[in-house]
Amino acid sequence: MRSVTEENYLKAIYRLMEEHEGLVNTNAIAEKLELKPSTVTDMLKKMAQKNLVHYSPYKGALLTEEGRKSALLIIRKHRLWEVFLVEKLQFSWDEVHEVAEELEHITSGRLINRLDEFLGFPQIDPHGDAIPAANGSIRQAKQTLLYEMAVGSIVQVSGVKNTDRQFLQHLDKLGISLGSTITVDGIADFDKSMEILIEGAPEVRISAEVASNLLVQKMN
Amino acid sequence: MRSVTEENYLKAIYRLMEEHEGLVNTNAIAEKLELKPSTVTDMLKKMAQKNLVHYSPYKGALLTEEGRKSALLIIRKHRLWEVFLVEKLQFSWDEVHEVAEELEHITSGRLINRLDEFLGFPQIDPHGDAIPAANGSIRQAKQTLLYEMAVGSIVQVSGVKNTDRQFLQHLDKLGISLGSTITVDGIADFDKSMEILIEGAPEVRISAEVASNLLVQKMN
DNA sequence: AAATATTTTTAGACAACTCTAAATTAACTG
DNA sequence: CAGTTAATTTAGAGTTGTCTAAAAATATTT
Repeated sequence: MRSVTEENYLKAIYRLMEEHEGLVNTNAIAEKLELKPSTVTDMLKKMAQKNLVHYSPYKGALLTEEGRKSALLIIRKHRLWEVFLVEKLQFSWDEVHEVAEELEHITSGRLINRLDEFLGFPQIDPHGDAIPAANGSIRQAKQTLLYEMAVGSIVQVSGVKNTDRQFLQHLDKLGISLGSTITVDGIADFDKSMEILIEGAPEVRISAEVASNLLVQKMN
Repeated sequence: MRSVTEENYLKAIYRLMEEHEGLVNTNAIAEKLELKPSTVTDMLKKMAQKNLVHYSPYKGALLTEEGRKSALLIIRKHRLWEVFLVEKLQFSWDEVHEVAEELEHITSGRLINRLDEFLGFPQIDPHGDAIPAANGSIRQAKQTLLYEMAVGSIVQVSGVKNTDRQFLQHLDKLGISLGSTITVDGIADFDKSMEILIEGAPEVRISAEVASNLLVQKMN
Protein backbone atom coordinates (compact mmCIF):
# COMPACT_ATOMS: atom_id res chain seq x y z
CA MET A 1 0.00 0.00 0.00
CA ARG A 2 1.37 3.43 -0.94
CA SER A 3 1.51 6.12 1.72
CA VAL A 4 -0.13 9.48 1.11
CA THR A 5 3.36 10.95 1.02
CA GLU A 6 4.50 8.63 -1.72
CA GLU A 7 1.37 9.36 -3.69
CA ASN A 8 2.06 13.06 -3.51
CA TYR A 9 5.59 12.55 -4.78
CA LEU A 10 4.31 10.43 -7.65
CA LYS A 11 1.81 13.06 -8.66
CA ALA A 12 4.36 15.86 -8.44
CA ILE A 13 6.89 13.98 -10.54
CA TYR A 14 4.25 13.13 -13.12
CA ARG A 15 3.27 16.77 -13.43
CA LEU A 16 6.88 17.87 -13.76
CA MET A 17 7.50 15.26 -16.44
CA GLU A 18 4.59 16.72 -18.37
CA GLU A 19 5.97 20.23 -18.02
CA HIS A 20 9.43 19.62 -19.40
CA GLU A 21 10.99 16.70 -21.18
CA GLY A 22 13.74 14.72 -19.54
CA LEU A 23 14.83 14.19 -15.96
CA VAL A 24 13.00 15.87 -13.13
CA ASN A 25 15.33 17.53 -10.67
CA THR A 26 15.28 17.38 -6.91
CA ASN A 27 14.77 21.10 -6.43
CA ALA A 28 11.73 21.19 -8.66
CA ILE A 29 10.07 18.40 -6.71
CA ALA A 30 10.97 20.07 -3.44
CA GLU A 31 9.43 23.31 -4.60
CA LYS A 32 6.23 21.70 -5.84
CA LEU A 33 5.74 19.81 -2.60
CA GLU A 34 7.01 22.64 -0.38
CA LEU A 35 9.72 20.47 1.11
CA LYS A 36 13.49 20.84 1.48
CA PRO A 37 15.64 19.28 -1.26
CA SER A 38 17.38 17.00 1.21
CA THR A 39 14.04 15.52 2.15
CA VAL A 40 13.31 14.82 -1.47
CA THR A 41 16.66 13.12 -1.99
CA ASP A 42 15.90 10.73 0.85
CA MET A 43 12.49 9.94 -0.49
CA LEU A 44 13.71 9.40 -4.06
CA LYS A 45 16.14 6.80 -2.80
CA LYS A 46 13.33 4.96 -1.02
CA MET A 47 11.02 5.19 -4.00
CA ALA A 48 13.75 3.93 -6.32
CA GLN A 49 14.08 0.85 -4.09
CA LYS A 50 10.36 0.28 -4.42
CA ASN A 51 10.67 0.58 -8.16
CA LEU A 52 8.47 3.66 -8.42
CA VAL A 53 11.15 5.92 -9.92
CA HIS A 54 14.40 5.68 -11.79
CA TYR A 55 16.85 7.82 -9.88
CA SER A 56 20.39 8.88 -10.74
CA PRO A 57 22.10 10.86 -7.98
CA TYR A 58 22.88 14.44 -8.96
CA LYS A 59 21.00 13.93 -12.22
CA GLY A 60 17.34 13.59 -11.39
CA ALA A 61 14.41 11.17 -11.46
CA LEU A 62 11.81 9.71 -13.79
CA LEU A 63 8.75 7.61 -13.08
CA THR A 64 9.00 3.91 -13.79
CA GLU A 65 6.11 2.31 -15.62
CA GLU A 66 4.72 1.26 -12.24
CA GLY A 67 5.14 4.77 -10.89
CA ARG A 68 3.41 6.25 -13.88
CA LYS A 69 0.44 3.93 -13.49
CA SER A 70 0.09 4.87 -9.85
CA ALA A 71 0.35 8.55 -10.64
CA LEU A 72 -2.35 8.31 -13.27
CA LEU A 73 -4.64 6.50 -10.87
CA ILE A 74 -4.24 9.29 -8.32
CA ILE A 75 -4.93 11.90 -10.97
CA ARG A 76 -7.97 9.93 -12.07
CA LYS A 77 -9.30 9.96 -8.54
CA HIS A 78 -8.54 13.62 -8.07
CA ARG A 79 -10.37 14.65 -11.21
CA LEU A 80 -13.37 12.41 -10.68
CA TRP A 81 -13.83 13.81 -7.19
CA GLU A 82 -13.62 17.31 -8.62
CA VAL A 83 -16.41 16.50 -11.02
CA PHE A 84 -18.45 15.10 -8.15
CA LEU A 85 -17.94 18.20 -6.05
CA VAL A 86 -18.96 20.55 -8.83
CA GLU A 87 -21.78 18.59 -10.41
CA LYS A 88 -23.37 17.00 -7.39
CA LEU A 89 -22.44 19.18 -4.45
CA GLN A 90 -22.51 22.57 -6.18
CA PHE A 91 -18.96 23.56 -5.40
CA SER A 92 -17.51 26.19 -7.72
CA TRP A 93 -14.43 25.37 -9.78
CA ASP A 94 -12.14 27.42 -7.58
CA GLU A 95 -13.12 25.54 -4.41
CA VAL A 96 -12.60 21.94 -5.40
CA HIS A 97 -8.87 21.56 -5.55
CA GLU A 98 -8.00 21.38 -1.85
CA VAL A 99 -10.81 18.98 -1.06
CA ALA A 100 -9.89 16.71 -3.96
CA GLU A 101 -6.29 16.70 -2.71
CA GLU A 102 -7.59 14.77 0.27
CA LEU A 103 -10.15 12.61 -1.48
CA GLU A 104 -7.66 11.38 -4.08
CA HIS A 105 -5.93 9.28 -1.43
CA ILE A 106 -8.93 7.13 -0.59
CA THR A 107 -7.81 3.67 -1.59
CA SER A 108 -10.93 1.74 -2.63
CA GLY A 109 -10.80 0.90 -6.32
CA ARG A 110 -14.40 -0.15 -6.26
CA LEU A 111 -15.38 3.26 -4.92
CA ILE A 112 -13.70 5.17 -7.67
CA ASN A 113 -15.11 3.04 -10.43
CA ARG A 114 -18.63 3.33 -9.08
CA LEU A 115 -18.18 7.05 -8.69
CA ASP A 116 -17.09 7.21 -12.32
CA GLU A 117 -20.26 5.40 -13.32
CA PHE A 118 -22.43 7.55 -11.04
CA LEU A 119 -21.02 10.65 -12.74
CA GLY A 120 -21.72 9.24 -16.20
CA PHE A 121 -18.09 8.51 -17.14
CA PRO A 122 -17.03 12.15 -17.55
CA GLN A 123 -14.10 12.82 -19.88
CA ILE A 124 -12.86 16.06 -18.36
CA ASP A 125 -12.73 17.66 -14.94
CA PRO A 126 -14.06 21.14 -14.09
CA HIS A 127 -10.79 22.73 -15.26
CA GLY A 128 -10.85 20.99 -18.62
CA ASP A 129 -8.21 18.39 -17.81
CA ALA A 130 -8.69 14.90 -19.21
CA ILE A 131 -9.66 12.18 -16.74
CA PRO A 132 -7.49 9.05 -17.09
CA ALA A 133 -9.45 5.85 -17.73
CA ALA A 134 -9.50 2.98 -15.24
CA ASN A 135 -6.84 1.22 -17.33
CA GLY A 136 -4.53 4.22 -17.11
CA SER A 137 -4.96 5.54 -20.60
CA ILE A 138 -5.32 9.28 -21.00
CA ARG A 139 -6.37 11.10 -24.12
CA GLN A 140 -4.66 14.45 -24.23
CA ALA A 141 -6.43 16.81 -26.63
CA LYS A 142 -3.90 19.20 -28.07
CA GLN A 143 -4.58 22.60 -26.65
CA THR A 144 -3.14 26.04 -27.38
CA LEU A 145 -2.76 29.07 -25.18
CA LEU A 146 -5.15 31.89 -25.98
CA TYR A 147 -2.02 34.07 -25.83
CA GLU A 148 -0.77 32.44 -29.06
CA MET A 149 -3.87 33.22 -31.09
CA ALA A 150 -3.97 35.92 -33.76
CA VAL A 151 -6.54 38.71 -34.12
CA GLY A 152 -9.71 37.34 -35.68
CA SER A 153 -9.39 33.85 -34.21
CA ILE A 154 -12.50 32.19 -32.85
CA VAL A 155 -11.75 29.67 -30.14
CA GLN A 156 -13.42 27.64 -27.45
CA VAL A 157 -12.08 27.59 -23.89
CA SER A 158 -10.97 24.03 -23.17
CA GLY A 159 -8.97 24.34 -19.99
CA VAL A 160 -6.88 26.39 -17.61
CA LYS A 161 -3.16 26.12 -17.09
CA ASN A 162 -3.38 27.59 -13.62
CA THR A 163 -5.96 26.37 -11.15
CA ASP A 164 -5.37 28.86 -8.36
CA ARG A 165 -8.48 30.13 -6.66
CA GLN A 166 -7.61 33.75 -7.49
CA PHE A 167 -7.27 33.11 -11.20
CA LEU A 168 -10.44 31.06 -11.43
CA GLN A 169 -12.46 33.65 -9.58
CA HIS A 170 -11.08 36.29 -11.93
CA LEU A 171 -12.29 34.26 -14.88
CA ASP A 172 -15.73 34.02 -13.28
CA LYS A 173 -15.77 37.79 -12.97
CA LEU A 174 -14.82 38.15 -16.62
CA GLY A 175 -17.60 35.76 -17.60
CA ILE A 176 -15.24 33.12 -18.93
CA SER A 177 -15.95 29.47 -18.26
CA LEU A 178 -15.14 26.09 -19.76
CA GLY A 179 -16.71 25.91 -23.22
CA SER A 180 -17.03 29.68 -23.68
CA THR A 181 -16.55 30.83 -27.26
CA ILE A 182 -14.08 33.67 -27.57
CA THR A 183 -13.36 35.95 -30.53
CA VAL A 184 -10.04 37.78 -30.47
CA ASP A 185 -10.78 41.33 -31.66
CA GLY A 186 -7.51 43.02 -30.91
CA ILE A 187 -4.08 42.65 -29.35
CA ALA A 188 -2.29 45.69 -27.92
CA ASP A 189 1.32 45.99 -29.06
CA PHE A 190 2.25 47.66 -25.82
CA ASP A 191 1.42 44.92 -23.27
CA LYS A 192 -0.08 42.17 -25.42
CA SER A 193 -3.39 42.60 -23.64
CA MET A 194 -6.31 41.31 -25.69
CA GLU A 195 -9.72 42.67 -26.56
CA ILE A 196 -12.05 39.74 -26.72
CA LEU A 197 -15.72 39.00 -27.26
CA ILE A 198 -17.26 36.31 -25.11
CA GLU A 199 -20.38 34.88 -26.68
CA GLY A 200 -22.01 38.14 -27.63
CA ALA A 201 -21.43 39.85 -24.27
CA PRO A 202 -19.89 43.34 -24.34
CA GLU A 203 -16.25 43.29 -25.34
CA VAL A 204 -13.70 43.03 -22.53
CA ARG A 205 -9.95 43.45 -22.28
CA ILE A 206 -7.83 40.75 -20.66
CA SER A 207 -4.16 40.89 -19.67
CA ALA A 208 -1.45 38.78 -21.28
CA GLU A 209 -1.22 37.08 -17.90
CA VAL A 210 -4.77 35.83 -18.27
CA ALA A 211 -4.39 34.94 -21.94
CA SER A 212 -1.32 32.85 -21.23
CA ASN A 213 -3.14 30.76 -18.66
CA LEU A 214 -6.18 29.97 -20.76
CA LEU A 215 -6.15 26.84 -22.91
CA VAL A 216 -8.28 26.98 -26.04
CA GLN A 217 -9.14 25.00 -29.14
CA LYS A 218 -9.57 26.62 -32.52
CA MET A 219 -13.06 26.33 -33.94
CA ASN A 220 -13.58 25.46 -37.57
CA MET B 1 -5.80 19.83 13.08
CA ARG B 2 -6.37 16.34 14.50
CA SER B 3 -4.38 13.47 13.07
CA VAL B 4 -6.13 10.41 11.69
CA THR B 5 -4.69 8.50 14.62
CA GLU B 6 -6.20 10.84 17.16
CA GLU B 7 -9.52 10.70 15.39
CA ASN B 8 -9.52 6.94 15.59
CA TYR B 9 -8.81 7.04 19.31
CA LEU B 10 -11.64 9.54 19.82
CA LYS B 11 -14.08 7.38 17.96
CA ALA B 12 -13.03 4.23 19.81
CA ILE B 13 -13.36 5.88 23.21
CA TYR B 14 -16.75 7.29 22.28
CA ARG B 15 -17.99 3.86 21.30
CA LEU B 16 -16.66 2.30 24.49
CA MET B 17 -18.32 4.99 26.59
CA GLU B 18 -21.59 4.11 24.92
CA GLU B 19 -21.10 0.42 25.64
CA HIS B 20 -20.54 0.66 29.36
CA GLU B 21 -20.91 3.45 31.85
CA GLY B 22 -17.88 4.90 33.57
CA LEU B 23 -14.19 5.00 32.74
CA VAL B 24 -12.86 3.36 29.62
CA ASN B 25 -9.83 1.20 30.22
CA THR B 26 -6.60 1.06 28.32
CA ASN B 27 -6.94 -2.57 27.32
CA ALA B 28 -10.38 -2.04 25.83
CA ILE B 29 -9.10 0.79 23.65
CA ALA B 30 -6.08 -1.24 22.66
CA GLU B 31 -8.27 -4.13 21.63
CA LYS B 32 -10.69 -1.99 19.63
CA LEU B 33 -7.86 -0.30 17.74
CA GLU B 34 -5.73 -3.45 17.48
CA LEU B 35 -2.81 -1.84 19.26
CA LYS B 36 -0.72 -2.76 22.29
CA PRO B 37 -1.83 -1.31 25.64
CA SER B 38 1.48 0.50 26.09
CA THR B 39 0.87 2.38 22.87
CA VAL B 40 -2.51 3.46 24.11
CA THR B 41 -1.10 4.71 27.41
CA ASP B 42 1.31 6.95 25.51
CA MET B 43 -1.40 8.34 23.33
CA LEU B 44 -3.81 8.95 26.20
CA LYS B 45 -1.19 11.09 27.89
CA LYS B 46 -0.78 13.17 24.75
CA MET B 47 -4.50 13.49 24.22
CA ALA B 48 -5.00 14.52 27.83
CA GLN B 49 -2.52 17.35 27.27
CA LYS B 50 -4.53 18.47 24.27
CA ASN B 51 -7.66 18.40 26.38
CA LEU B 52 -9.36 15.69 24.37
CA VAL B 53 -9.65 13.20 27.22
CA HIS B 54 -9.64 13.12 31.00
CA TYR B 55 -7.10 10.50 31.97
CA SER B 56 -6.25 9.02 35.38
CA PRO B 57 -3.29 6.62 35.28
CA TYR B 58 -4.25 3.04 36.14
CA LYS B 59 -7.92 4.07 36.21
CA GLY B 60 -8.97 4.87 32.68
CA ALA B 61 -10.09 7.67 30.39
CA LEU B 62 -13.18 9.66 29.44
CA LEU B 63 -13.77 12.11 26.62
CA THR B 64 -13.77 15.79 27.49
CA GLU B 65 -16.54 17.91 26.05
CA GLU B 66 -14.17 18.87 23.24
CA GLY B 67 -13.27 15.25 22.62
CA ARG B 68 -16.90 14.27 22.51
CA LYS B 69 -17.69 16.94 19.95
CA SER B 70 -14.86 15.78 17.74
CA ALA B 71 -15.89 12.16 18.07
CA LEU B 72 -19.46 12.97 17.08
CA LEU B 73 -18.28 14.89 14.06
CA ILE B 74 -16.25 11.90 12.91
CA ILE B 75 -19.21 9.61 13.43
CA ARG B 76 -21.41 12.05 11.52
CA LYS B 77 -19.00 11.92 8.60
CA HIS B 78 -18.72 8.16 8.73
CA ARG B 79 -22.47 7.63 8.65
CA LEU B 80 -23.19 10.20 5.99
CA TRP B 81 -20.59 8.62 3.74
CA GLU B 82 -22.18 5.23 4.36
CA VAL B 83 -25.52 6.59 3.23
CA PHE B 84 -23.86 8.02 0.14
CA LEU B 85 -22.21 4.72 -0.70
CA VAL B 86 -25.42 2.74 -0.36
CA GLU B 87 -27.91 5.18 -1.84
CA LYS B 88 -25.88 6.73 -4.61
CA LEU B 89 -23.17 4.22 -5.45
CA GLN B 90 -25.14 1.01 -4.90
CA PHE B 91 -22.86 -0.50 -2.30
CA SER B 92 -24.49 -3.11 -0.09
CA TRP B 93 -24.63 -2.55 3.66
CA ASP B 94 -21.88 -5.04 4.37
CA GLU B 95 -19.40 -3.30 2.06
CA VAL B 96 -19.53 0.28 3.25
CA HIS B 97 -17.76 0.19 6.58
CA GLU B 98 -14.14 -0.04 5.47
CA VAL B 99 -14.51 2.64 2.84
CA ALA B 100 -16.27 4.98 5.26
CA GLU B 101 -13.42 4.41 7.72
CA GLU B 102 -11.23 6.26 5.26
CA LEU B 103 -13.70 8.87 4.11
CA GLU B 104 -14.56 9.95 7.65
CA HIS B 105 -11.15 11.60 7.96
CA ILE B 106 -11.62 14.07 5.13
CA THR B 107 -11.48 17.41 6.84
CA SER B 108 -13.63 19.81 4.85
CA GLY B 109 -16.65 20.91 6.88
CA ARG B 110 -18.22 22.41 3.82
CA LEU B 111 -18.00 19.07 2.06
CA ILE B 112 -19.79 17.17 4.74
CA ASN B 113 -22.59 19.67 5.08
CA ARG B 114 -23.20 19.75 1.35
CA LEU B 115 -23.12 15.98 1.25
CA ASP B 116 -25.74 15.95 4.02
CA GLU B 117 -27.92 18.24 1.93
CA PHE B 118 -27.31 16.21 -1.24
CA LEU B 119 -28.50 13.10 0.58
CA GLY B 120 -31.63 14.86 1.83
CA PHE B 121 -30.54 15.15 5.49
CA PRO B 122 -30.87 11.46 6.32
CA GLN B 123 -31.52 10.59 9.98
CA ILE B 124 -30.03 7.10 10.04
CA ASP B 125 -27.23 5.24 8.30
CA PRO B 126 -27.60 1.90 6.46
CA HIS B 127 -27.21 -0.02 9.74
CA GLY B 128 -29.92 1.96 11.53
CA ASP B 129 -27.58 4.14 13.58
CA ALA B 130 -28.56 7.76 14.13
CA ILE B 131 -26.56 10.40 12.26
CA PRO B 132 -25.37 13.22 14.53
CA ALA B 133 -26.45 16.70 13.41
CA ALA B 134 -23.96 19.36 12.33
CA ASN B 135 -24.19 20.92 15.80
CA GLY B 136 -23.26 17.63 17.45
CA SER B 137 -26.67 16.64 18.75
CA ILE B 138 -27.68 13.01 18.35
CA ARG B 139 -31.12 11.59 18.90
CA GLN B 140 -30.81 8.06 20.19
CA ALA B 141 -34.04 6.12 19.73
CA LYS B 142 -34.31 3.56 22.48
CA GLN B 143 -33.84 0.17 20.93
CA THR B 144 -34.15 -3.34 22.30
CA LEU B 145 -32.46 -6.55 21.29
CA LEU B 146 -34.68 -9.01 19.47
CA TYR B 147 -33.26 -11.55 21.92
CA GLU B 148 -35.16 -9.85 24.75
CA MET B 149 -38.57 -10.11 23.10
CA ALA B 150 -41.23 -12.57 24.21
CA VAL B 151 -43.16 -15.00 22.01
CA GLY B 152 -45.94 -13.19 20.21
CA SER B 153 -44.09 -9.85 19.96
CA ILE B 154 -44.29 -7.95 16.70
CA VAL B 155 -41.30 -5.71 16.13
CA GLN B 156 -39.60 -3.69 13.44
CA VAL B 157 -35.87 -4.06 12.75
CA SER B 158 -34.26 -0.71 13.58
CA GLY B 159 -30.57 -1.48 13.63
CA VAL B 160 -27.73 -3.96 14.06
CA LYS B 161 -25.39 -4.18 16.99
CA ASN B 162 -22.71 -5.87 14.93
CA THR B 163 -21.72 -4.51 11.55
CA ASP B 164 -19.35 -7.25 10.46
CA ARG B 165 -19.61 -8.25 6.84
CA GLN B 166 -20.34 -11.87 7.75
CA PHE B 167 -23.27 -11.02 10.00
CA LEU B 168 -24.80 -8.57 7.53
CA GLN B 169 -24.54 -11.04 4.69
CA HIS B 170 -26.19 -13.65 6.89
CA LEU B 171 -29.08 -11.26 7.50
CA ASP B 172 -29.41 -10.73 3.76
CA LYS B 173 -29.61 -14.46 3.31
CA LEU B 174 -32.31 -14.70 5.98
CA GLY B 175 -34.25 -11.92 4.26
CA ILE B 176 -33.88 -9.49 7.15
CA SER B 177 -33.20 -5.84 6.44
CA LEU B 178 -33.69 -2.48 8.13
CA GLY B 179 -37.40 -1.88 8.59
CA SER B 180 -38.42 -5.54 8.28
CA THR B 181 -41.39 -6.49 10.46
CA ILE B 182 -40.77 -9.59 12.53
CA THR B 183 -43.19 -11.71 14.53
CA VAL B 184 -41.72 -13.93 17.22
CA ASP B 185 -43.51 -17.26 16.95
CA GLY B 186 -41.45 -19.37 19.25
CA ILE B 187 -38.33 -19.54 21.42
CA ALA B 188 -36.56 -22.86 22.02
CA ASP B 189 -35.74 -23.50 25.66
CA PHE B 190 -32.70 -25.50 24.68
CA ASP B 191 -30.63 -22.89 22.85
CA LYS B 192 -32.87 -19.83 22.85
CA SER B 193 -33.09 -19.98 19.08
CA MET B 194 -36.17 -18.22 17.70
CA GLU B 195 -38.79 -19.11 15.16
CA ILE B 196 -39.75 -15.90 13.45
CA LEU B 197 -41.95 -14.69 10.63
CA ILE B 198 -40.55 -11.98 8.38
CA GLU B 199 -43.31 -10.08 6.62
CA GLY B 200 -45.33 -13.06 5.50
CA ALA B 201 -42.37 -15.05 4.15
CA PRO B 202 -42.10 -18.69 5.27
CA GLU B 203 -41.12 -19.02 8.90
CA VAL B 204 -37.39 -19.27 9.67
CA ARG B 205 -35.33 -20.13 12.71
CA ILE B 206 -32.56 -17.84 13.88
CA SER B 207 -29.89 -18.48 16.49
CA ALA B 208 -29.65 -16.61 19.77
CA GLU B 209 -26.43 -15.20 18.33
CA VAL B 210 -28.38 -13.52 15.57
CA ALA B 211 -31.23 -12.42 17.85
CA SER B 212 -28.82 -10.76 20.25
CA ASN B 213 -27.28 -8.66 17.51
CA LEU B 214 -30.52 -7.35 16.05
CA LEU B 215 -31.95 -4.10 17.38
CA VAL B 216 -35.71 -3.77 17.15
CA GLN B 217 -38.55 -1.48 18.14
CA LYS B 218 -41.85 -2.80 19.41
CA MET B 219 -44.78 -2.01 17.18
CA ASN B 220 -48.07 -0.85 18.67
C1' DA C 1 40.75 26.21 -16.92
C1' DA C 2 40.29 28.20 -12.46
C1' DA C 3 37.20 30.42 -9.51
C1' DT C 4 32.65 31.01 -8.14
C1' DA C 5 27.91 29.84 -7.75
C1' DT C 6 24.31 26.52 -7.72
C1' DT C 7 22.42 22.10 -7.00
C1' DT C 8 22.34 17.96 -4.66
C1' DT C 9 23.61 14.77 -1.20
C1' DT C 10 25.21 13.29 3.43
C1' DA C 11 25.16 13.40 8.41
C1' DG C 12 22.83 13.98 12.42
C1' DA C 13 18.61 15.17 14.72
C1' DC C 14 13.57 15.42 15.84
C1' DA C 15 8.33 14.44 16.10
C1' DA C 16 4.61 11.13 15.69
C1' DC C 17 3.29 6.61 16.41
C1' DT C 18 4.29 2.09 17.17
C1' DC C 19 6.57 -2.05 19.46
C1' DT C 20 8.80 -5.46 23.23
C1' DA C 21 10.33 -6.33 27.74
C1' DA C 22 10.42 -5.09 32.40
C1' DA C 23 8.43 -2.75 36.36
C1' DT C 24 4.55 -1.14 38.86
C1' DT C 25 -0.18 -0.84 40.49
C1' DA C 26 -4.65 -2.76 41.22
C1' DA C 27 -7.69 -6.70 41.69
C1' DC C 28 -8.71 -11.31 43.06
C1' DT C 29 -8.40 -15.55 45.85
C1' DG C 30 -7.93 -18.84 49.30
C1' DC D 1 -4.56 -10.24 54.36
C1' DA D 2 -0.74 -12.35 51.96
C1' DG D 3 0.12 -14.22 47.55
C1' DT D 4 -1.00 -14.49 42.90
C1' DT D 5 -2.89 -12.80 38.73
C1' DA D 6 -4.30 -9.26 35.68
C1' DA D 7 -4.02 -4.61 34.04
C1' DT D 8 -1.30 -0.72 33.24
C1' DT D 9 2.71 2.01 32.83
C1' DT D 10 7.70 2.90 32.03
C1' DA D 11 11.96 2.38 29.50
C1' DG D 12 14.18 1.81 25.46
C1' DA D 13 13.99 1.16 20.60
C1' DG D 14 12.38 1.20 15.47
C1' DT D 15 10.03 3.38 11.24
C1' DT D 16 8.48 7.16 8.47
C1' DG D 17 8.97 11.55 7.02
C1' DT D 18 10.74 15.80 8.00
C1' DC D 19 14.48 19.38 9.16
C1' DT D 20 19.34 22.10 9.42
C1' DA D 21 24.09 22.44 8.53
C1' DA D 22 27.93 20.91 6.15
C1' DA D 23 30.12 18.48 2.34
C1' DA D 24 30.33 17.07 -2.38
C1' DA D 25 29.23 17.32 -7.19
C1' DT D 26 27.91 19.95 -11.11
C1' DA D 27 27.31 24.23 -13.72
C1' DT D 28 28.60 28.91 -14.87
C1' DT D 29 31.57 32.73 -15.51
C1' DT D 30 35.49 35.18 -16.46
